Amino acid sequence: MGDTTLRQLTLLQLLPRRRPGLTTTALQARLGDRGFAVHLRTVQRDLDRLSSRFGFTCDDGSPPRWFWPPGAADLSLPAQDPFSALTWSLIAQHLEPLLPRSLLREVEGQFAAARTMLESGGATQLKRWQQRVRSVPRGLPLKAPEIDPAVLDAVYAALLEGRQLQVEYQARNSTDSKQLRLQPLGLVFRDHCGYLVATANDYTDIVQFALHRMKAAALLKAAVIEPAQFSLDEYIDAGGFLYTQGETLPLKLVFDAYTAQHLLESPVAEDQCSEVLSDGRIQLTATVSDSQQLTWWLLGFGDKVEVVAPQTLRRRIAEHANNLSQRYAG
Amino acid sequence: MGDTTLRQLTLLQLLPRRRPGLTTTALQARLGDRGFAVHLRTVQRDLDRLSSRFGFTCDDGSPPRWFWPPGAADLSLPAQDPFSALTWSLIAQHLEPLLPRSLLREVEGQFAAARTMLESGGATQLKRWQQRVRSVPRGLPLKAPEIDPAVLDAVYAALLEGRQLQVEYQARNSTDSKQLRLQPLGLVFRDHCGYLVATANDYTDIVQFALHRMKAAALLKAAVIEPAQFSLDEYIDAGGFLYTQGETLPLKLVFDAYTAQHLLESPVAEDQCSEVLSDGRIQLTATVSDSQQLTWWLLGFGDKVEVVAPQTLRRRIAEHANNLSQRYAG
DNA sequence: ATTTTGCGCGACACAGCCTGTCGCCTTAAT
DNA sequence: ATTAAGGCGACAGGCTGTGTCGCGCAAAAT
Repeated sequence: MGDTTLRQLTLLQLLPRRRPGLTTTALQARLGDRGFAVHLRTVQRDLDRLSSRFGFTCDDGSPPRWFWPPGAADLSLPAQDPFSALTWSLIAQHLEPLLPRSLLREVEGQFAAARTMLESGGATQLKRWQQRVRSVPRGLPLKAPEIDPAVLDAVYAALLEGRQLQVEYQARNSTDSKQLRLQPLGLVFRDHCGYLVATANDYTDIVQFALHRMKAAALLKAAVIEPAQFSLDEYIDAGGFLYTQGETLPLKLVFDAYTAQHLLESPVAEDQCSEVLSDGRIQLTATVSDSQQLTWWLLGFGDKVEVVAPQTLRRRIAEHANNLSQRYAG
Repeated sequence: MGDTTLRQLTLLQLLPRRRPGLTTTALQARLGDRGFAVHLRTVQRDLDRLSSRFGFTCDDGSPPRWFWPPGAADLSLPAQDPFSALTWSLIAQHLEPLLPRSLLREVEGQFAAARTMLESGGATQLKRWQQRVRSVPRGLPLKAPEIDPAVLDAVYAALLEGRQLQVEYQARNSTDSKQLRLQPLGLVFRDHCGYLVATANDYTDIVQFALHRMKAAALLKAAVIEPAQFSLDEYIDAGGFLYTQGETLPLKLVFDAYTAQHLLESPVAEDQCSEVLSDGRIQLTATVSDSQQLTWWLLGFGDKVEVVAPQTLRRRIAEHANNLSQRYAG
């Protein structure tokens, strides 16, 4: 029957991705849970045989614990094909400047598999593909601050297991770091910076702690004590990340004909409409929610856009413009 | 031996991800290439047994062709663990508003696997995770224009196989579409729009064709005729995507104390330095290359930043400011 | 229309592998 | 020192996986 193959495959899936691994006894138990009642000896034999073929190992403790070494050949079913590999290659290019290396490390295997796929077509294919697909980033390529992999591990573990976290944190405007006991409530990535939303020590106010400013982090045994009815979404919406999704605005903008082209292709809202004015410029109406991003986005166009309505927004932009021109006039 | 398991796993990998599948004979041949010399009957038996367990199928032609149905359970080795699943969940959130659905479809399996992983810990875990990790997008969430999956397939195939492409293209400023014969040279994603870089019909100039404006696309048999020494990177650098990486500028900026905080965390360049001025504002120096993005980025800060040097850039920003304030003054 | 070829599929038999079992030994814990 | 856990070699037997053959169907070739 196919039982053997299926069991061995299950065993491969059961193998954890990092230290410390699992003992044969633990693996046997889990196989049992999945309906493969099999003797310990069989598990040992499977492990022995499969390890040489698939490149996983055990530490040399006693009893030994088995795990996949970092960077073990990544294999997926269904396998990568050229199409999906192309897409992964695009995604990798897109993500690479945006995410901290520690995060990318977790998913590197997938990208590596895609690369292998594209290379496998022969040397010419490889060069062809490295050179023929590009992702051009939208914004200015800022440098993502590095996050200590050990810190990331601890933060992940704390969140997943709902436990408290002891961190050595270097506050934004001080050179020395201090020890904090955190109650992790959520994890938010904004741009390329990761923030742990948490309360500290015995305070009750909710604060953000940038991952890249944690010098060290250790998991505590105590369970997280959460404020009643905490909701991460509400926290974010309440302005926790300068991402105020305020009330919706009926927007009316007038663009350069040239600049407007982009907007017509990727609308800012479902209800976006546009019309050509007599002077050749293009007027665009849409309903969007007010936010810091909106201001930022409008300012980015410089003199290529005029905000006609709503008045409040028009005044806000006008004020920026006045301040700016005065500053440069001096 | 472990031969059986290994062969069956290889067989699973050999199965293509989409129609038309492969016949047993073809699969037998490929297994042979990889050192598994087995009888056709064995392949048939394997396929039969594995298909029920793994959920792939064959069409009902004669001979039948085997393939993974779309959305088949994605399985990877080493398997997802909670840590990598968390990362994938973040990446999925990040990518979701940025990429066209047709692209995401290709990689959906991976995200689905991560979701399954996070859910598998029990119902409470699921809710916990859906609510505790967020990616807050950087820019204004524009709507990614949809790309016809069939078009994407054809474009991918043309690029991978180096063949010409017949497309029905709706030009930017016209309502009717026309037939074009393209020589695909490269694929570029800028923001969330995909562009095929190509020459059309018998012209020799290199043009961009937005994927979402292709109403239909068909692969031709003829091979691509490339301009001599074409290089996608050179094309992009030459300004093909308003992404001019011009000469490098020694930048000197003065920020609001508050606004500068962000910059200090994720520097714009390796050599970025900052110092606090007597009036409390923060001066930042860095070497960056001149580009459209730079201007856009600087303008986005509005009156929160003053460009001190270089002069050319200062003038450029000042001009924007003047134009703007005049426009709003009227 | 007939022939021919390809191949799916059921049946059968046998080689050989996979598995359970036992025993010895090492290692860690009490 | 004693005990328990478990790694590992060895062995035997049941049973599964594999090769082989033949029939029949369907598509392609003549």
